[in-house]
Amino acid sequence: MGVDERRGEVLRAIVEEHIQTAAPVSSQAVARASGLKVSSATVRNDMTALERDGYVSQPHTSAGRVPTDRGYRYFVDRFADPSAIDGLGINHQRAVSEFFRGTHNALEELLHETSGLLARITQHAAVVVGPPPESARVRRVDLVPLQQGQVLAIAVLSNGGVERELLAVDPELAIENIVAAESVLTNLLSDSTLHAPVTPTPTGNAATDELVNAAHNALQRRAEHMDPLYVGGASRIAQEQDAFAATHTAATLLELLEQQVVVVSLVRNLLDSGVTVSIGAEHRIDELRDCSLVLAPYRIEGEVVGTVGVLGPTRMDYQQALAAVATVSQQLGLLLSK
Amino acid sequence: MGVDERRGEVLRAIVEEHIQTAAPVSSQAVARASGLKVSSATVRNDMTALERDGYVSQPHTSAGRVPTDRGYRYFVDRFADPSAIDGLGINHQRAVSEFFRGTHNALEELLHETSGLLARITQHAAVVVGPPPESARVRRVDLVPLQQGQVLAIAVLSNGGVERELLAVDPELAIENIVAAESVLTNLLSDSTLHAPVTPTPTGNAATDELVNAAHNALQRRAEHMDPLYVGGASRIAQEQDAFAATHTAATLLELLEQQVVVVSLVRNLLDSGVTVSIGAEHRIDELRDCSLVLAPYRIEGEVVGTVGVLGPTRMDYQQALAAVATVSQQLGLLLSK
DNA sequence: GGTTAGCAGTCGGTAGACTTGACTGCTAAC
DNA sequence: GTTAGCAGTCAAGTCTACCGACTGCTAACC
Repeated sequence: MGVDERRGEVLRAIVEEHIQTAAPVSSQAVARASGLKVSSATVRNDMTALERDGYVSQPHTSAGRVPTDRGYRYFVDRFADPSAIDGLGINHQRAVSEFFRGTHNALEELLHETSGLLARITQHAAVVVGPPPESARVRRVDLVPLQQGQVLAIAVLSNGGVERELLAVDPELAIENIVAAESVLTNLLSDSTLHAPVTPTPTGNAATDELVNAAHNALQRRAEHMDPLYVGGASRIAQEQDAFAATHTAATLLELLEQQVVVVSLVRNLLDSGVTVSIGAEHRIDELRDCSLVLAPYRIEGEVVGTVGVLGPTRMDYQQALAAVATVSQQLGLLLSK
Repeated sequence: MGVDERRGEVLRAIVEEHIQTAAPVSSQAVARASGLKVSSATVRNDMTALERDGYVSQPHTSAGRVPTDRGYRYFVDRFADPSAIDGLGINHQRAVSEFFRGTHNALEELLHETSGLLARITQHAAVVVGPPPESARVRRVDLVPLQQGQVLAIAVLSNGGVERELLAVDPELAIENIVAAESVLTNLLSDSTLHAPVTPTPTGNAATDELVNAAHNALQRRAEHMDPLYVGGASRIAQEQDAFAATHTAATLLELLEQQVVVVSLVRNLLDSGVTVSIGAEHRIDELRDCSLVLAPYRIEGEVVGTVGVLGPTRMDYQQALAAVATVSQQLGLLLSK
């Protein structure tokens, strides 16, 4: 075994040990646990080299080593195999299958429960980004009068999602106008997306046309909103006290998740076609400096429509997170495709 | 001023001081701040009496006094006036008005945003319990075919809420049957609640009848679910580190909020017709021992349909929370009534 | 009786000195 | 290139002493 190869093994041992113990890893611990047949002194030499190259660092002079973001990165790229499902225990695999076999919910609820599932098996916070409304085709538009002067516009989408918007209308508006507008909109939008650049053809009735336009605009505006984000197991963040030393950090993180916007755009930017890992400062968001994100897209009939992910401390079990994210995304895609 | 009256003032001073400083309150501090013209020695005598009667306690021998749950209770009952809106600063009052003037969303989103508003102005976590689905009347039932063998059943309710359930159907089912079932259901349920004990009259067509029953059952089952809970500002809980000393507590709290069920039933039980305050161990839930809950029901056309509330540490600004909860619940009721 | 000043006693918190133990880095030998 | 051994460093724990912030009590006072 060459020197470089051994150093890789040393790094691997450091990362694995640190993930387990959360403490700086000493040369002795590596010599003992790594399976390498070398003395701690040799490990020490390798460690100084690894530190010089930025893979590990020392919290203070006479302490063991802690992996840096770069160290984790190397570990993930080199040793973690996303296709290896066996990072998940058999119990968790079964839990995932059962979950997807037993669920019968409309889109939004399904995605929310999926985030809960992912959080449960990884013990970290989990996020699910839903399909953007514009990725689905309109199946029907409803205009339901609720009370005098109020109409609820509903667009039912082919993926089971629903977009709604409340409209204020002339209290004197006749029911016939509403019915007429409804059928105009359904005809107009059916089998196209909410975003489609169509313009309704006037019916000749001013009241109807006005309602058609108002509802169309409202629904379009709604679909332009940020992609929907579902968060599961946010409470885990508060449990990871040791990782997010300052309680402050945990609070900031939770707030970020509540606001959604940052997380959604982060996920959007990171996502490429496969499983993605983003470690610590790699994503450029200061509040997430101590976090890693493990993401996988899910597909409906071959097309990427959303993402599932795990958000944990950089010191997380990547092997398991990768496996969890991979299986869940795959099964979710399968379920949604049919 | 009699002795009893002065003791009340001493207690009041202790509570107010403690709410501000989070530290045990000394006799000197009370003598200085209370406006009473007595020496610290007299205050000390009163304090021992208050301690004997269970209103305050000492963390350790040579420390100041901290209010007990009972002390807070006395303070709230005696000194906090829920009708006094002026616990809210003018800025917050304006924020509330503007929020309710500017919002145009469907029910669920409105309630969610309301919880965010309440959290913002009180700086604590906020909860909103929505109207139970059975309190609204059905306006329409849709059965929308999504893909082969899949139909989405939608009930649109008079309050702007929507209940959905996904149905698996015979892939060969004709569109005519779906349309027929839709109109049967709409006729059956219109202007009654989802819970109404009605049974559909058979149409004579077996496929249609089967779909009608399936959809009806699914929607009814859904409406039996727990009342919907919306949580805002959960991240504040993590910020209140000093209050919830053990980080552990914060995590447990967050989990409770995620699970919803405990909180919903708690709110249900506590609610009577007016503004309610529940302090520390008064509600019998161990995890909430260090929390207080300030609740107010909101009404639609005179009838109580839901609740808004603030969840904070027992050491919270009750004056402000009461005012916030009162104004928000009132305005929310007004908006929903028309 | 209620109120006050004064004093002794209690206890938490902080600062400093010291010890221990877990590391590393270096060097010299293998 | 590897190893053993040794000196050096530093965090964390323990012990001490001390200060400051309280209270409780008592005796005097109004």
